[in-house]
Amino acid sequence: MLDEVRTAKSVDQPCAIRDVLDRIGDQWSLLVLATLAPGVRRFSQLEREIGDISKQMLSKTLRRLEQDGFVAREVHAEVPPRVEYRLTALGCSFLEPMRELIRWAEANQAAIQAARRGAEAR
Amino acid sequence: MLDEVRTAKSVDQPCAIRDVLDRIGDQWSLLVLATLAPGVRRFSQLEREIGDISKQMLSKTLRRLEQDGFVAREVHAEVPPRVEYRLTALGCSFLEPMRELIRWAEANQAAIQAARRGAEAR
DNA sequence: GCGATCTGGTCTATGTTCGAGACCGATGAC
DNA sequence: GTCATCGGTCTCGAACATAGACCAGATCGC
Repeated sequence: MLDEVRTAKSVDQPCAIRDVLDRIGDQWSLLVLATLAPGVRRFSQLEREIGDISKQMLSKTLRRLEQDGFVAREVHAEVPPRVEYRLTALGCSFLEPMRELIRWAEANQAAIQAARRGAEAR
Repeated sequence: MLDEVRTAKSVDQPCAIRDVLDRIGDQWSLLVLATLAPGVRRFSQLEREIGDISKQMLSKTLRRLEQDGFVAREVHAEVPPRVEYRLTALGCSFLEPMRELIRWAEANQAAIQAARRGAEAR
């Protein structure tokens, strides 16, 4: 399977994981998805909960996630405006394998930090 | 568990998955790891197999992966120089949950592309 | 001897992306 | 009148990525 990660350049069908990671593998996408996991959120709510994301990146990230079908955006014509974001079925299903990765990250965080400390000591 | 992704900003211990994704979630790291999965590779071999990575980014990516303990680097004092890279145990174990994600990506690629086409049609 | 070639990088110039923060328009609270 | 709320967009400088030139040191063909 990993072969497909490597050999996709010559194939018509672009490599799935490269494609997926190009989108969600950035600084913010995963964080936004995780923040949406518990339920519906408004724009400024996401902004506050994530904390260190700029409006611009939040906006851009949400739009990309929406385009890729991970989140749904619902605008209520009110003043002040109310815009709600929620995970789609695709978005939810994505979080399943992601949870595995998070579990791995938590289990191996210490090892990584140890390696990092060892590297800088060297 | 996903809560920890969101609430880590206030915690002393940095959020594991944010930390991990900051490192391997970039354009190239996963690709390098996948290319190293079958076994030992030399620098220029990685360059050729990946194809569209610049030497600079390959160099930088490998150094970071080495610092984090995902790959091991072995220099042979020969001329021309020979430098070999291989996955460490940590690197191998990381590929396990990653495989899940790749599987998901392959299974849902069509859905994502459909969403994307739908979005641009709109 | 003389140049070309191989290797694993680094350096530089250029282009792309990112974050901080100003700004917007309509409305309600004071 | 004035300020805050909301979901963004715009602009600016800074950070980062990319392509490609360049390097040393030995070996090869001639």
